[in-house]
Amino acid sequence: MVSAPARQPRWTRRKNVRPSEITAAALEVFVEKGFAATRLEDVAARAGVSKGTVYLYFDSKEELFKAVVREGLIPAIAEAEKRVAGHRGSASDLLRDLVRGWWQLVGSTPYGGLPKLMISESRNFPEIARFYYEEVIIRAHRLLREALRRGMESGEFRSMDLNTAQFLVFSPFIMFLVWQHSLACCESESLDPGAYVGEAIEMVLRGLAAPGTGPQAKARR
Amino acid sequence: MVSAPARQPRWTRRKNVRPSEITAAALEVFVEKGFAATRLEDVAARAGVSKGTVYLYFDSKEELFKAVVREGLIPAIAEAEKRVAGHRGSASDLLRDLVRGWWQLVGSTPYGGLPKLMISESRNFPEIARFYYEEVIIRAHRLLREALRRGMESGEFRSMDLNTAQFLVFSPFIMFLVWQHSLACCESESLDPGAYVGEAIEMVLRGLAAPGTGPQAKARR
Amino acid sequence: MVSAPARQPRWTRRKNVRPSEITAAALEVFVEKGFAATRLEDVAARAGVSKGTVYLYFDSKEELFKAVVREGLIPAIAEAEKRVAGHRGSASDLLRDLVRGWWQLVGSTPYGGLPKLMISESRNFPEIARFYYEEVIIRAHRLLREALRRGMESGEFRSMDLNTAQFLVFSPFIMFLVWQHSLACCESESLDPGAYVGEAIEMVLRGLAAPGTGPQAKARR
Amino acid sequence: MVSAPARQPRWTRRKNVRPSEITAAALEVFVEKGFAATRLEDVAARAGVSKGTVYLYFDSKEELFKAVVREGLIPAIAEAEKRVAGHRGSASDLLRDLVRGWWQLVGSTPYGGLPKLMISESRNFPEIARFYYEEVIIRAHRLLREALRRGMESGEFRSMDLNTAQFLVFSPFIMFLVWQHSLACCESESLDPGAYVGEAIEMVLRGLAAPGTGPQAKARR
DNA sequence: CATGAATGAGATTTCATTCAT
DNA sequence: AATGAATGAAATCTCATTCAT
Repeated sequence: MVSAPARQPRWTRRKNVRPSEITAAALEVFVEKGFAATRLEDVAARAGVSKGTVYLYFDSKEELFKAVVREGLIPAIAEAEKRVAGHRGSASDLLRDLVRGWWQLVGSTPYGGLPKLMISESRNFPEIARFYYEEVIIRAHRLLREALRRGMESGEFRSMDLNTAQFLVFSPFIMFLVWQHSLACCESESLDPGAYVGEAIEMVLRGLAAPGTGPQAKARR
Repeated sequence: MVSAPARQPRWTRRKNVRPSEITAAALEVFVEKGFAATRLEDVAARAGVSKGTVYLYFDSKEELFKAVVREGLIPAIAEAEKRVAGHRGSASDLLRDLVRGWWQLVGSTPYGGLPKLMISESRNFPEIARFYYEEVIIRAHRLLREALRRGMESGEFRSMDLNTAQFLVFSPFIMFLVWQHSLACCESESLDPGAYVGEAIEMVLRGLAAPGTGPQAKARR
Repeated sequence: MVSAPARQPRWTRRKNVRPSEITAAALEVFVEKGFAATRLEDVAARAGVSKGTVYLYFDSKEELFKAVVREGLIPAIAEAEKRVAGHRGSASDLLRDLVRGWWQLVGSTPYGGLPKLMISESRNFPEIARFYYEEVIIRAHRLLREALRRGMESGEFRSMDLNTAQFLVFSPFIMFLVWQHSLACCESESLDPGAYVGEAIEMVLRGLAAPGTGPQAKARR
Repeated sequence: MVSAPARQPRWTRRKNVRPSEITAAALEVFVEKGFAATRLEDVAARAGVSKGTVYLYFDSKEELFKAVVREGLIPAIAEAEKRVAGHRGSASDLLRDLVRGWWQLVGSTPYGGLPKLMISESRNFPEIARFYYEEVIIRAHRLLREALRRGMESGEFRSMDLNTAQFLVFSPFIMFLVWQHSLACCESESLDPGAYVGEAIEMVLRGLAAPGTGPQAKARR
């Protein structure tokens, strides 16, 4: 209409960056709204592309979601597995190490929204739940049980049912993330994440410690 | 059509019973599907009434949901508040008592699905979240902090940040419920609830115990 | 806005008439546009209801289509089967009778659009094709073969492969309908349907007639 | 990357070959799926080119379709016109000849799918319908009428309305193709095409024959 | 010439809510 | 008081067409 063209291209071609721009946007929206309530159109808008472009790279909403998980959590799991395999030292240190790594790679990043997301949607999207369970949870739990087993074997931890112990160990951490991404918004004052995570691991270690050992035992000596 | 002979009413239902039949049905469906995915039609069908009848008693899906919470959790909270107010004895026993009561009134009942539900939907339904936070969570947390404060004051528990401690105390229990209502369906073998809850409270108490006291200290003596 | 209400209800309740109003509208639109290109919204509009109402009575576009066929063709087939079963007289008369009945109940009615429709969509909607084949075509062809078999047995028709003969018999009639509902719109002058159907059946009978019989034989005598 | 040594072109394709490769692929896909359901992407893939390339040679899906028809049917029509113009002998033989030619050039080739295709899409794509009608159908019908006229004039065929006769003549053949490309897929056993076509022409000739002539008359003599 | 990434309109289906009966 | 028929907005996914490279 106006005379001055100097027109910008309607779009530019960036095949290799697009997918990760889209998963990044998708992570944000999924975490904000949940899987079901996320509109692919919103994801597209946030990634700065059109609806159709999302389908160019991902066959369906489900596949997009899986891609997000794959990109964000699988590497973190793999990293943790390496830590466990390579660890020399006390089981307590190994657990501290795992928690710290998890916090850095997942908990304190946008991926920290995924646990709440999976919990929310697993009932309604069994296929996604299964994928997440097989690819993430099983491996994470195996790691924890391995660390706990070592500690019990060495006498560092008291002897307990492994599954129970494992559940007790991860609860405070996952619960924290879940809380942050759900009801925390109603709170007036909230916990400092870093401090909480530090306290939580120590509390867990006290709970695990064999009599006569553990943080408080040392303190008494 | 015909002269209506001593006609029996097609339905006889006491007005005051209806609402709770509907909330009971609603609880089930909400827990199964979540708030957003619940179809009022399913709720109506499960309550044995028609869709329109639901709107006779509840203005909207949201109001129905609030009614469910009100009916299920507020009484349990009130009950717990009474326990705390009336408790004489160690803080450990008080905590054990609270957990036991919570498990009986909430955890082991259909209402046990509510925490996961609230976590899932709070982001998308802030009004509901706020309601739940004000009516349930604040009061529950206050209870826990009171018990913890007493224990710290008496020297039974070590001195910690109250908010942190409170979060650490409820995490294993809420996380357990959340898990049962979400990803547990993917598991092959699952924990025994009663045993887990028992173990969890003891573990928490160990974690809280002041040096030289607590379960393991007693055991050592 | 204005003061005078006298407002008309937004809709009225007519459960028992609605389904057939909808199938009638659907038949029209399906015949006009084909199955794939028909928008349920158009069907709804033509039936004077909303989109949602269509789904109240029919689970899907496919089910709606099947309902149209069921309503329009199955009764006609059943009627024809009765004719064949009850017929006493020459095979030629039976065929004439069948053609006449078909023309009255199907050919000259809006259902006359269905053959073209099925031909058009069968490749892309195999489920519909199968339904139509099983419920309509098989039965129609069986009828024709039965009439032809009788004529050959009695010496009225010359002996031919039954399937071939059957195909040759229905071709001019179905082709005529198909033509009317497709390319006829390009024609400047078109055949008179009644006259065509009359000519066609006589031509078919000549083609079938055993030597020394048939229309032309009689004429010669 | 490297200095491009005597580089060979990645593709060498003669401009003039491309279009017909594309129309050949298009014919296949159009016949399989119909016009509306055909994805240009599939056509491109089957032709071994990219989607954009199709648009290099054809302005739109419609133009591509017209090109297919032009390539496949116009030459066959022209050929048939030559046969009629050059024919010396009986009208029956001329008809046999035309049918045989049509079967060889169209019926038994991939172009045999076009009649069903045109019938299916003519309502929704009037421009295509008109094109087909003007370029193909009018000419084909004119041919048939000419052959019939000669036969009636010579007394070989009985006297009938030309348009009716013409319709009756082509029906069994076009119907057969249409059937093969639509509902035949539901059949368990199907007719042998060659045999059917042979039978059909004889049947048609019997139907046309003037009394005392025609196949059965000869047979009787 | 050729490619294929990007676009965006469009259609089926679902379901909370309304309201005539 | 109870019913359930009717509504219509909303969301995923498809694909002809365009155009930067």
